[in-house]
Amino acid sequence: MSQQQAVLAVSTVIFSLRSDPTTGISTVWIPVVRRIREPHEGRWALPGGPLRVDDDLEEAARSHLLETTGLTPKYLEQLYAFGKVGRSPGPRVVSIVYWALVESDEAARATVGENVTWLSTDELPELAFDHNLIVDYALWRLRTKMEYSRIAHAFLGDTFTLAQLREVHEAVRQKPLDPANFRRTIESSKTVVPTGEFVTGTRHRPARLYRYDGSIDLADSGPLQ
Amino acid sequence: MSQQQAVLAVSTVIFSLRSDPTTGISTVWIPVVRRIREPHEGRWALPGGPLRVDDDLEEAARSHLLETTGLTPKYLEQLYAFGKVGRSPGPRVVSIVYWALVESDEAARATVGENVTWLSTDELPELAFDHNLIVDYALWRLRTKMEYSRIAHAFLGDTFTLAQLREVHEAVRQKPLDPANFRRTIESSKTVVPTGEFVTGTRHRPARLYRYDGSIDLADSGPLQ
DNA sequence: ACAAAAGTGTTATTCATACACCCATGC
DNA sequence: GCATGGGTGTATGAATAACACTTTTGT
Repeated sequence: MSQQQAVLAVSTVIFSLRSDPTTGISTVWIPVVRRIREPHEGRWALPGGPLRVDDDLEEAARSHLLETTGLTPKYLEQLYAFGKVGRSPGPRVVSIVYWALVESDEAARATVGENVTWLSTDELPELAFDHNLIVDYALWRLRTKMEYSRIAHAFLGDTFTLAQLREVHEAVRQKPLDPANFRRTIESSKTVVPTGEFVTGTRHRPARLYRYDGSIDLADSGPLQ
Repeated sequence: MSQQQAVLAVSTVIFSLRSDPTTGISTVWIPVVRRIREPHEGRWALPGGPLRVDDDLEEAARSHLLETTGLTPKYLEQLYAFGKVGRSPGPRVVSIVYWALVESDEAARATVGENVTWLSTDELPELAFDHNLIVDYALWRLRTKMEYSRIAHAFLGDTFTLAQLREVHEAVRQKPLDPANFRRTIESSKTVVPTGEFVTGTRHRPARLYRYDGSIDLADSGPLQ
């Protein structure tokens, strides 16, 4: 039943951090939508849909993100075009996939309806189509990019403590980092400036608040902007 | 005059090294094809064309590469999907672009006809569509990836001297490298094994020949293969 | 006082870089 | 012999990592 042209779709892997209510440890979560028709009816799938002919690709990713979560991403990047013949039953579909980071505080307040839920990437069920592969690849990119760029800030608000920034790295990279060395690494990177304020109310020494130096891009994408 | 669906195309940036006949310095070259119809008739463009509905994306990139140059790439990777509305006059076109590396010796023997030529990336003319941006981005990826992967081997034959391998790095990274340090870096990486043979006939000490350890991928692409 | 996390100091180790020098060949 | 690039040795400084220690708060 092949037709003349392949169908173009845009999907997005949206990452946010959530802390486990019992252990308090942050992990990576994604929103998914329930498929309300065949194929894969009932299964969870990445937010997305067919590309309208007048929409830019990134535009389309942004609007699907807004529609399903009510959120605006603090970081958005193209991931990959998945186009294997047979990856979807029926007509040929080529999906251009984006990945996005949203602020964790906002994500907690995000829309959750009958057909939208957040899942932990630690224990994903079987998703629709090849979406498990897509999420795995997006996670791999998130983890490798976390090591050499400054995307961690996209999970945080305007101001943050170094402990919070470290927590982001630990959640994504899945290993503890030495607080002392982490502090020095960040400080010497010059990407962060102290606000002069402190967080009080904790039962220990108040932590200094920092702000991200907005004149620096979160990641170097070369000639693309 | 927009139609219902965007048109899907696949193009490829094909890299090879050529040494300047006068200076003897290697630089990066790409093959381009002349457009024989509007839009941009007469301009040079990247090899590519519309995606046939039964072709896999990578498959399509491979066959365009074979058709225009008669070559098989030693490395092929998806670069990016370019889809900005208005990047091509007429119907909306989304191009999924691959980049490829071909062995330099073979490339010298590659097909060159009336409508195909090789251009130095050092002095590119104005290409059709947004292909200058695409080449710039591909070059950026090539250069950054050269620093942390082993793709340099894709430019070389089965056996090579460390001087040849170093020449590849120097050509792409556009700066001289210390032969002594380069040697140690490569040797400690364990990606290369001496064949036991030497290159004689030079007017200096014979250079040891090496072979790439085929059990290691040229680049780590994570969960994708 | 004590716990807990913020923040500083110190040292060992690995890695990058620069460069002096010896080796083996063709001429 | 000399020129040329192949190949080895070694010193220096920077980046990374491990961990002891001091500071400042709440209870």
